Amino acid sequence: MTTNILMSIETDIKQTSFRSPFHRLLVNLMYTNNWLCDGQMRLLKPYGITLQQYNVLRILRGQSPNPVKVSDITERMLDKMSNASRLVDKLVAKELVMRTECPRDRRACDVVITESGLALLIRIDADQQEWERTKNQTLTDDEATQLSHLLDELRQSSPE
Amino acid sequence: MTTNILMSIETDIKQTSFRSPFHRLLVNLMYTNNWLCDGQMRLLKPYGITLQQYNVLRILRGQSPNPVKVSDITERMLDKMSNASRLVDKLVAKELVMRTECPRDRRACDVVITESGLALLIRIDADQQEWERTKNQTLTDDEATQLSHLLDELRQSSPE
DNA sequence: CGTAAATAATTGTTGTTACATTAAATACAA
DNA sequence: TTGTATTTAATGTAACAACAATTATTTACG
Repeated sequence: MTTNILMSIETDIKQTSFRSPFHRLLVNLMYTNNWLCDGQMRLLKPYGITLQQYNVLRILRGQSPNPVKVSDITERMLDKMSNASRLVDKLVAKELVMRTECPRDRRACDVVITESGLALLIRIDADQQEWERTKNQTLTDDEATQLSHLLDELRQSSPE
Repeated sequence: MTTNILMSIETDIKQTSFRSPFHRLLVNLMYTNNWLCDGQMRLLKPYGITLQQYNVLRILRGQSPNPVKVSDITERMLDKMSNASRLVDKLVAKELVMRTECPRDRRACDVVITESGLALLIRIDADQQEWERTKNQTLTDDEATQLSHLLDELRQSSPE
């Protein structure tokens, strides 16, 4: 056993025992996720957009200059919810995206990122890369891949 | 390479490429966390409490019958925020916890879980264990420990 | 002692999310 | 074609969260 000065999850949330390795993992996962989201939010705050809005912008950039339907956005969002419509509202208000009625299906909406939206993303990219770089100092690429694969496996248990 | 029918994160969110293994990990972590929280929320819904309220109750049970201060609750919550006070309000309204003025420091509050709160947790425990059991079918204890350790390492990069 | 600083909790405000409902357009079967 | 079901997005509502400001109490210390 090596000397270990790791701040483990036990220290962080002042809990000394978990029911099982799996239970410890669950708590650790939520805690780490919150830690990551906090960092992301702080990064985005100066740019006046939220994490969710940022995710929508990145989905749109991924397809740009093609339009994306609101339903497609919902499908690709990390947390599925019925608010893609209102998120798009906010982004339209900031003129970061454009929403037009889809000509082929008038129920649907075509959403496209604007030049201004793309420009904002480019400004954020530098900060984002720097942030990722600092967070990425402890894990090797192999470890990151391995961790990601374990998460994939975890989600196998019940598809829903 | 073994045959692989894993639903990987790429399939789930319909994204085919990531900037780096680390970026893929970040997205996977958020996605997996949301997947877990969704499951937990669905489990708790029939009992009329939210995930956050449940976490508060478990913190209180952990110290029961000793009281816990609101500030201690905030400290131990997975997502730190200033709403512990209002969460306690909700739990008091449901008579799952009691709040009394701390005699040693009249600024502070002693919060204790009630019999009714403990009884509710016991009812939930069975469901919770069953839920964990189903989620825990794919990872061995070793893998869970390993995953948890990798998460600890990830958080090492910058303490904040 | 008396005043300033620090601490604990609550409250106000604003924005966000979850969930259900509604409205409009489309698909499709009889 | 017509009626019914389905799909797509928007909206109403209530609960929740983030953040700042406020109140009450305790502590520090000249």
